[in-house]
Amino acid sequence: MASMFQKPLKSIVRKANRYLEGSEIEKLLKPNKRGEWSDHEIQHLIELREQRLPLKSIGMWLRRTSPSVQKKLWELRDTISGPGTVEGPQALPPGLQEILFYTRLTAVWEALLKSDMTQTWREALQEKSKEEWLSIVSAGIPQDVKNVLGGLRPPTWDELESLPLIDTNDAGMYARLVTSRHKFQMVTDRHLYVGSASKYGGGLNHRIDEHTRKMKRKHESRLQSDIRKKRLEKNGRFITLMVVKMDSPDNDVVLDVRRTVVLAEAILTVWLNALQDPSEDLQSVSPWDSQTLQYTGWASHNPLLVDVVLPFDGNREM
DNA sequence: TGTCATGAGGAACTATACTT
DNA sequence: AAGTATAGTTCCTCATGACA
Repeated sequence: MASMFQKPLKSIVRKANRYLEGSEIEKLLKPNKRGEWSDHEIQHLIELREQRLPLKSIGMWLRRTSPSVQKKLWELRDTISGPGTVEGPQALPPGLQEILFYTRLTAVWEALLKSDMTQTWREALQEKSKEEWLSIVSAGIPQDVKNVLGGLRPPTWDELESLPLIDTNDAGMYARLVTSRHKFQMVTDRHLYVGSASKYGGGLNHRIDEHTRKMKRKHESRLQSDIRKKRLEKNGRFITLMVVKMDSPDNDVVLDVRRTVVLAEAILTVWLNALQDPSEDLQSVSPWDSQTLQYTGWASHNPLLVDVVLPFDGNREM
């Protein structure tokens, strides 16, 4: 709700401040409140914080100063920082985690087949059997990622952070763990961004370089500009979710790898709850209750709604 | 002239130590 | 516990100058 006022309010105040040469427009508005915070105020405060408004803006809404907003939030940190680790063992009897992994992989695949996708994708997926597709996808996923995906409860943020980034020029999938600049994080502050890379010769390394290099606004990646606009911490760590060998620049090979990687991207995006506005069916195959996730999923788009492009027709995103 | 890199200065934002 | 002052960062904007 408040987010739609965020920009106008902020920029209007800034402009007005400039126009009035620092006479502080806020003083022309209602004076700040003082005294104890009511329950209603606190609830409103939490809502605003969930939208990741700057403390200053929150202060303007609540008519409090930003340090006092900050302080109140700090006191509330235990109540509002996301779900803690869910009780229960994550380590399962040997074999069970694998069974869970394959069961879920199959379930997500089935759900994807029933969901919207482009005609080209539908045809491409028919070129191989379900078993072939799934074993190729599965082969590319490192064991520690499989363990996470096959877990009884969703991975904790720490578990995600401990997954390694593999240094490779092969194709594959990555995730970036992005947080807000706050000292304590709410679920809405922690983002798991899922993406894929399949450029021949550069693969994952190239993609990660694109995301981390210092860039002019005009050239920055979509992820970089989103991070900037959302005022998130820009040095979020990358982890590797999948690696697929890309050993030939041959068009057929590249296309095949690219399809594999993008299919895997679709699967893991759904699995990790990173698809925005998923259909009911896709939502339901995500193995964990979204209330128990310690992060907010994030992906640029539903991969199967965009056709895979060949190396020579404008593949800047790959 | 347009574009690109650089960096100074200051605004914006959060954290922390202090006061009432 | 509420509020204030200020320190520590990061980010944005704009001026400057090199280069094609």
